[in-house]
Amino acid sequence: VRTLPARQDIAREGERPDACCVVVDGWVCRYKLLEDGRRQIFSLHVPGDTPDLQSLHLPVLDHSVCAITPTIAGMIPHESLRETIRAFPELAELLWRDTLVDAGIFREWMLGIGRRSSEEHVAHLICELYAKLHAIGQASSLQFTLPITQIDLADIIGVSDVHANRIVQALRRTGLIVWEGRQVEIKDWAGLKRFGGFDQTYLHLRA
Amino acid sequence: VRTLPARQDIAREGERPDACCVVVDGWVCRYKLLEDGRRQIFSLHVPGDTPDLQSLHLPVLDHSVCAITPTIAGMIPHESLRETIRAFPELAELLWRDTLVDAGIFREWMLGIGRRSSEEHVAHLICELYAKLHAIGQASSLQFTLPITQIDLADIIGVSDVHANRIVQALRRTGLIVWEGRQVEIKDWAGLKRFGGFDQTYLHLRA
DNA sequence: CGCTCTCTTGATAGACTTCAATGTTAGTGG
DNA sequence: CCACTAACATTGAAGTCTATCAAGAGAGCG
Repeated sequence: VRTLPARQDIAREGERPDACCVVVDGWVCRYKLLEDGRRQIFSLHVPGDTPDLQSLHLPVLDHSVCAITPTIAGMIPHESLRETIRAFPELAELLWRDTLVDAGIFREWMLGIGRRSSEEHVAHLICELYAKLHAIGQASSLQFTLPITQIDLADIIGVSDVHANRIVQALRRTGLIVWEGRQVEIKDWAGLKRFGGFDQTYLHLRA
Repeated sequence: VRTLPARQDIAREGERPDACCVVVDGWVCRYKLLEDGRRQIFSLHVPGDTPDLQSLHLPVLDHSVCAITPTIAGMIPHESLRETIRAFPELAELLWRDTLVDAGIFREWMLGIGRRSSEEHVAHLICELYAKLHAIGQASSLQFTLPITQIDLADIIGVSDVHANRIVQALRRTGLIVWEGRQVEIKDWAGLKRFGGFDQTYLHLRA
């Protein structure tokens, strides 16, 4: 188990990890950088997620993993994981499925970055996070804690931080959400879903 | 085995396929649509690729698969695939790995859509396709056939078709590539890689 | 208290979309 | 062989979206 302060990398692009991490507490993201510092975040992870399962089969990490909040991460050595899979072969299928859902979310995010307007994209993101948190019992009554800065948000939706701020303000003005500090409250779930074009099929949640 | 004309869907979002497809001949893409018709393409596939392996574990398809050129596709029933995996358990790991590389390419494309300039993005795409085709012996001497229209290109990089045309023209003017009709020739591989910020680590090619 | 990080605002420049029109090419049927 | 059509590529102009630069306000922290 590793305890990390906010904004600290858990693993870096180019490394050859010998363990997968499980988020025990806190929020984690994965990102890539361009040479001049431009950053794209392509996933957010909450407790229970395994952000870098792929390192089990892809030796070199092609992206970085970073703690957004102070985080407790469980590190599972690849060797233990492989042993456990040998003992319980059904587990491999579950883990494989987990990485497939991960990829499904990537696809939806590509659609968001490439084809949704910035406002639709943020609305969609809020819907996605609420749906995920709700599914694991971490959110109810249409509100949740979203511990990312507007700079993080900008790097998620692929715009500048100044513009991200204006998008958030525009969304507030719609009245669909209240987003103050690190708290988000959805005022009109049906309206937000319609506005963001949200359909949770791609999350592949099971009953 | 199915034979498909160009522009025909092989599978559609929302379906529950009972087979995975292998591209035998032709080019295939995967995409998602928004309600108003905006389209995002998030992968291109060449012969030998298995574009929808994930359907083995995710029953409902969250995107569509489409033939770009006239295509021959091998359909492998999930049941046969599962049997084969039971007989040769090492196969599961290889297929899993394949889906992980797929996701790695998604990540790189997200970086491209979100953070690269359009010109860098197209240059990067050319590098990626050449690297992939070269790795499977489908391209040599820095040229290859790229059977996509500029409309497809626009839906890959997330811009309008008019703008995609202007980006291609700008790229031609750099002299790094010659792209006429369906033929692409890389005139300066090192220069194109530098311009597009291409580093093939994310393709996870093995010697 | 001073520092840093984040959020916010305004102004200006640049990137990109949209609309509209035209050129080009390949295929189709007479 | 030619007229006709459809798909694709290209161009220009106008307008919208987004980035960049610059500055200031507020909150948290040592």
